[in-house]
Amino acid sequence: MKEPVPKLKKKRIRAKIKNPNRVHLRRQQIIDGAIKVFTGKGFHSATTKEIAKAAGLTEGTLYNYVQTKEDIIYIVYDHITSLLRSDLQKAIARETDPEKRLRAALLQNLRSINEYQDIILFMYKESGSLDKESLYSVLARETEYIEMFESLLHDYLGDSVSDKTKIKLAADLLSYIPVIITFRRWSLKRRFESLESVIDDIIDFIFHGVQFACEAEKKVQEKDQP
Amino acid sequence: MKEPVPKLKKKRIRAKIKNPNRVHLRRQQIIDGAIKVFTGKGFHSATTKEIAKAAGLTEGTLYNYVQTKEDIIYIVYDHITSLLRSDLQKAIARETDPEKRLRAALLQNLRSINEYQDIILFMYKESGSLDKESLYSVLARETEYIEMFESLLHDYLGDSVSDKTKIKLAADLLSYIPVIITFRRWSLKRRFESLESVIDDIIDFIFHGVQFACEAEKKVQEKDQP
Amino acid sequence: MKEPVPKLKKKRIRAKIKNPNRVHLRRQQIIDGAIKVFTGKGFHSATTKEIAKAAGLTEGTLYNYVQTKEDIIYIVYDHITSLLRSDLQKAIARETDPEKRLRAALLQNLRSINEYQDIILFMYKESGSLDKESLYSVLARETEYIEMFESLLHDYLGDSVSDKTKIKLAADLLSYIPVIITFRRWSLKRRFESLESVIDDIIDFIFHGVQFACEAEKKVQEKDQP
Amino acid sequence: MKEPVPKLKKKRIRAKIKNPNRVHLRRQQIIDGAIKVFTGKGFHSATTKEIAKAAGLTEGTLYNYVQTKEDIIYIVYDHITSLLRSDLQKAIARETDPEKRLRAALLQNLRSINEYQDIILFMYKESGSLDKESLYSVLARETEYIEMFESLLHDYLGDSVSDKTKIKLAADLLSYIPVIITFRRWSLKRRFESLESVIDDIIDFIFHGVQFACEAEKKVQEKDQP
DNA sequence: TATGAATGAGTCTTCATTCAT
DNA sequence: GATGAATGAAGACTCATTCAT
Repeated sequence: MKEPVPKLKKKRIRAKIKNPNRVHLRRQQIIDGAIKVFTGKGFHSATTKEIAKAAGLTEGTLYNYVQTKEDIIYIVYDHITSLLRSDLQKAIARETDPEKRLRAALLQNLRSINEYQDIILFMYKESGSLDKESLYSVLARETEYIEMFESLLHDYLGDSVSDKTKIKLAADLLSYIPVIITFRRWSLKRRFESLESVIDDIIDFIFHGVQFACEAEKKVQEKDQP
Repeated sequence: MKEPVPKLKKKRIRAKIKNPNRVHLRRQQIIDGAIKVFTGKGFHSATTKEIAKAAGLTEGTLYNYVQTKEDIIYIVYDHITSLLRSDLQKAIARETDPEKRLRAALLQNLRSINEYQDIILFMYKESGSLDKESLYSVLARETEYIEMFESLLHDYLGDSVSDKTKIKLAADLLSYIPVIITFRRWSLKRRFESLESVIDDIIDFIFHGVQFACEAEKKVQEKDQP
Repeated sequence: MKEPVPKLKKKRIRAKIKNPNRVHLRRQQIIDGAIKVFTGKGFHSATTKEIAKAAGLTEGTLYNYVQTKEDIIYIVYDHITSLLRSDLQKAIARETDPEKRLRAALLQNLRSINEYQDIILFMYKESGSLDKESLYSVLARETEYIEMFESLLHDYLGDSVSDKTKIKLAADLLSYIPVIITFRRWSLKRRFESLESVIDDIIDFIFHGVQFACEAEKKVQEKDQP
Repeated sequence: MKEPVPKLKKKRIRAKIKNPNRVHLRRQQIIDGAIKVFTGKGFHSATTKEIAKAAGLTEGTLYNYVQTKEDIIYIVYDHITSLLRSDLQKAIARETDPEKRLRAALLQNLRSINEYQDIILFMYKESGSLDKESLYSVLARETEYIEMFESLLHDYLGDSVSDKTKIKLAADLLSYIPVIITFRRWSLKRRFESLESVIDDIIDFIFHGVQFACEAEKKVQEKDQP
């Protein structure tokens, strides 16, 4: 039950610095700093000076590790999407039962979104600030993520679904719905004390929702056996 | 079954011009022009010059009807949220049966989101560009919108739900999920030919999903009647 | 004996300002200011701030009339090359005798170069700072200028020259040699008190020099008639 | 007929490195690299990083052998002017007849300019990037070079010239005119197939031109012997 | 000696806003 | 009321030079 790591066209960000360890270290600083600034004021309002400072670097040094401000937003996207995928893979690796696997995946997705809510909200909002190549790369990651849910759904619903496009749609919905936690934080917070209960309810909602894919057959069965 | 128009703290945008009709007319031009520009390139990349031009005004005239660029984004939000609410009200006014009302509301929501997808995507993304007062005003509108769904859900699920917070959550989900049409357009387009079928399936999904709110009782009932 | 004004591919410099008179006026200010700064420190060392100030404008206003710093250098080249050509045309318009016309042209060229020596030196040095389109346009002007000398030489030397490429070369030399006034100013100044006498001598030198084009025939004649 | 090497105020470029042989070696590398970069993009657009790389050095090492970027341009000028002088000296050393010596000098000058055209064009253009002391030193070299032609002209024209300032001017012209090969390369290339023929014609032109210095006497003679 | 990472002053350019006409 | 020219603060990015290793 290994999860293969698919090949993605990763955009290559050039650095002026030769030492790869140094580049890795500094880029991590940049990612951390950028996340702080980006989540606070968005991409356009963030200045490279602020980002550098938040990263513990000077402006000049920052530009030794990226070439443009767009590079910064890309490495942030790249970092977070990698994180989400590996978290998800770890979460489902522990389970074998299809339902439990799907449930674990949903839970992990909700927890990740909750944990990284600021930067994830940012990512949903600022995708328009990615250049074409970066966007392509990021969407490929996102597609992979959705396809992981598609695969889990397949194992769960099995043969009870004839129309496979419904599984595809369900996968889209599954990976999308939890983002409500970030987009409606202001609304959810007002209504609920514990986020944990909301998470449980959302999972519940989704498990009910996905039954829509089996409807056709059920209806047929119902008609067949009056 | 009239829907009362609730009082909202509308932000007051000052104009240098006295004649209210003229202000209304010019603001409508500004809204139309701004929507064209904003959906094309976002708030920060849109210049007041471009907006003025798209509105058929000069830069100077634009500033006779708004005071800042932030005013412009606010009147756009104000306009669209009003539109969405009135469209929704019209859609449910025709129905009396609770399920039909809820279904009509969902359908209208999906259709509105589909019709105005560019500007709605913009609004989800650029809420951070609203000043505090504007944001408060916009979120109040949004809350109203969600509460309309809450009310419809209440009528539909009736007494079968004891935990009212689940209805609140369901209302949030109902109004949020259709936005997948804009956020995942790139994904949905690749997978599905007709958006109409997707809309039907999403409604199906939601109707299944909301049953989660009745689950508790059902389970209790099930336990009660073995 | 009219001098036709040939069509040149003039590069079009866009302005944000609509009023053409205003554009013309401001551009003239920019040209004057830029010449002051450019001749003092060259193109690269001149800042747009300095140019704007020397032009009596603010930086922002400067950029209402040009789009880039490169635009500024181009309009300077355009202005001076136009000036040189029209000065030359005026100078030869007064004469009909071929030798006098050629002499008048040479004298005018030397005087122009002397009068505008700073900016002409600048132009010879900074042609590399013109973008491709600008360079093409400027070289076309320069070619025209050389061709005016070619035409004058033709009338002067008449049928005594069989190899027309020699006339072309002579025209290049004629228009080029006077620039020594700018490139060797430091050297000429040390040696001569009055520049007027240098100018006369250079004309003398050139008139002797151009006889090289007739040499072949002369030699033949000499051999024929010993 | 040895040419004495005159004393020049050579600017002293300080190095951090003690070993003179190493300094000489590295400076030669720097000169070679700098010429490649400078001729390609000019002084201002060339970065020290590029120069170092073209020289086969690292940035840090480069600064062990020069102190500033201006030092680099100076050692380039110094190198090339030395080269030109020694080439010229070698060329005339072989000849004794005054006319042949002058002709050999002109030919060598034209050939040198043709051979080193890129860097010579660069030097004519970028003299403004030399600091005062460097410029003084370079102009002293140039003066020497001109004086070599002055001396040759003297031997050639001998007593037929009374006004010695004309010889000085002719020397300036002789050393200057061949540079047309670099400044009007674009024009000459378009008009002429072989540069060799152009070189011959330019020499011809100059030999005719220098006769201007004898004119006065000739005219007097002509008047004396009607 | 050689290396190459760090630095920060400096530059071009944009654009929201104002205001005289 | 409408116009559009003027403004200047702000921001992304470069690069000569230094210095610890």
